[in-house]
Amino acid sequence: MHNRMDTKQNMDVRTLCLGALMGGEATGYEIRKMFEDGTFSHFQIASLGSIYPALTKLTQDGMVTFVEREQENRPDKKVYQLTSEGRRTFLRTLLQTRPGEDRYRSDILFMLTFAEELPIELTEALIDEFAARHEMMKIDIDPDNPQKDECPLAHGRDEDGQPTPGCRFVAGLGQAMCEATLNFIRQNKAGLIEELRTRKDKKA
Amino acid sequence: MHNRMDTKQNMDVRTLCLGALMGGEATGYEIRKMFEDGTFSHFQIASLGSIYPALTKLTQDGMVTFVEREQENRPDKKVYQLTSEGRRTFLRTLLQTRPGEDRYRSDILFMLTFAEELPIELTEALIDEFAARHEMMKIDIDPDNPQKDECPLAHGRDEDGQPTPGCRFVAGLGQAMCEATLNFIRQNKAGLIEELRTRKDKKA
DNA sequence: TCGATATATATCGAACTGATATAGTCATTC
DNA sequence: GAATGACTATATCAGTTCGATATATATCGA
Repeated sequence: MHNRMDTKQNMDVRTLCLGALMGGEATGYEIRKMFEDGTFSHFQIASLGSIYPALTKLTQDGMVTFVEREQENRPDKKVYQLTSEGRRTFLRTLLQTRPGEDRYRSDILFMLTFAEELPIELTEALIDEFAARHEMMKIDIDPDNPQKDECPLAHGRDEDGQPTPGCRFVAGLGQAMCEATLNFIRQNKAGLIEELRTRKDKKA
Repeated sequence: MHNRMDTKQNMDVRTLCLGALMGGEATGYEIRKMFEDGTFSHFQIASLGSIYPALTKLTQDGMVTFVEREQENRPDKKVYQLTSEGRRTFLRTLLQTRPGEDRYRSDILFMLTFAEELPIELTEALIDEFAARHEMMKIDIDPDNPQKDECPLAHGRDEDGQPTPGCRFVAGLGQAMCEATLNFIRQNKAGLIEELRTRKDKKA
């Protein structure tokens, strides 16, 4: 395996897959869901186009094994599982890795930067969209009462089905950030719109 | 140019470069700085390896022009500037684009998810690192009193050198998020550590 | 019955990052 | 006084990853 030691790069998809499998067996499709809707969806990204090759590579390296499971009226599954070496390697990686920088990427905020050049209705719509997304995210994050009926993969949960302390902490942090975002918008949206309107009048 | 209309993809580097040049002329190197340390650094990403090809392409398409400027005791510069078509194209893109999803990527939060499997000192160090980074970011963001002596590029500022309302709003939002993160950590770190210790004792 | 959505794997072009090469200046440190 | 690292500046490229697409099947609602 690669030795990242004290570099500052972000985690690669192979490592992310190992982490996803720490919660138990899963298919490539289910791993993607963890990054799309599930446990990791709010702070990590991985697409199918990188997950499948990663699983192939991990199998070759002896980090995971898989059983092909036939399904009625469904395509076959490959259910992957960590090997003990895979588990050890993942934990060693966590110990040795200087975690990469957080990266936040937002088209909306980028666009809002140019608010003065935009029609005010668009600016308002962008802010509303931003708020709506965070409102949804806040609900979505809650690990305790997930209305997402039966999550197929119980990752981030211990034997009792309870979220682990780590997961709960991360989820709480995410919610706090959403809350802060929504509060800020509530308190500052009107002021921004007003200022933009004043400036536009002055120009005209 | 590409017509993204109502797709949900994130903005490509060409569009980001046009946006960077909205604030005035700049070299490729200076544009990178806007994404590394400057105006856009907290919510957009672009590396030199994509900026230079993007500028070449934009020149071919008539969106930007450049003047080669010789410097004493320094390599030559290519100072880029928007053409009126580039400016129009950028604003049209903003009007027609459904902004891509926000993406947040954090190795630290991913690692904290596995707190139960880690030595408690590491968990604590990760949280401290997370807090330190946000503390720095909070200071870094402030557009009003930038201790970063003389920003070379006055983007996000109007004729008077004041930050534009849009920039100020986005910066305020960023600070609010940092603040919320720091508050959450202050209020929940000790509890998490304690819970982890209790669990570890139970197992032993 | 048509289209949409979901399960499931696989592949590939296009885009982008991170590293490196080149080249010169400046400040610090040993 | 020499080496080291940091800064300005452009350019290129290997490797990684995304997003789209193909394939196959089933279900559900309009």
